[in-house]
Amino acid sequence: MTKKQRALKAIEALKELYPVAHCSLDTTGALQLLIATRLSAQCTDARVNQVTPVLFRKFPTLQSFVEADIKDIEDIIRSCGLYKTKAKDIKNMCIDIAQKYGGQVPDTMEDLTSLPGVGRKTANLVLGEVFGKPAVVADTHCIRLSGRIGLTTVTKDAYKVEKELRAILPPEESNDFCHRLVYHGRAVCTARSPKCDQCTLADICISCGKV
DNA sequence: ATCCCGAGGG
DNA sequence: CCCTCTGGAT
Repeated sequence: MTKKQRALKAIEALKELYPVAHCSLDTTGALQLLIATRLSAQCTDARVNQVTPVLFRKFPTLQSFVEADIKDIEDIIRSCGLYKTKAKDIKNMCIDIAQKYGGQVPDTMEDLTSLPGVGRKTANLVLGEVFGKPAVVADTHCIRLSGRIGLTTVTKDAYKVEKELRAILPPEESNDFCHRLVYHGRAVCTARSPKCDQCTLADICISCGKV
């Protein structure tokens, strides 16, 4: 079975298992998703969803973030971890959005990744979720599961995984598929001891029972 | 101990 | 490639 064939089978199987595919960060609009995604690094979505309502109540507009005291942002987001860099990134990305992009979150990979604290993972998520563009979100789950299932050969470099996946995934499927990999990575194909005995991908996965 | 939907710098 | 930033969950 080729990687592309394996991918198509995985797409269909996960579609059946997880009919609804969407980002579990609780946000409204591009700016909130951008900020919530930056907060989600090394942190659970549940924790981010606990923090963002407080954050967005205190800073309801782009301009309020531009004028924010970093310390106030830090105090609110501390429990998400990596709070110093995240707070600085949030303020600085808002400054750039205000000054370079007329107050609108940009809608291209190049412009998004030019923002402080916005890497390819965050940019892809926003491009897919907010702007409806084909995106491959190569996060920790996507990288781990793609490698295990046998869709990719590289395992460490996120950008290489993204490119390998883009080569075999139908563009119109990639966005939802990546979300479903996250669901599956949390529920079944966990980092430490994957539940291969109850995995819907058992018949196509090259690592079934071997991890 | 090891991992969580990362990004930037060396 | 590697490391660091960091709190919380398991």
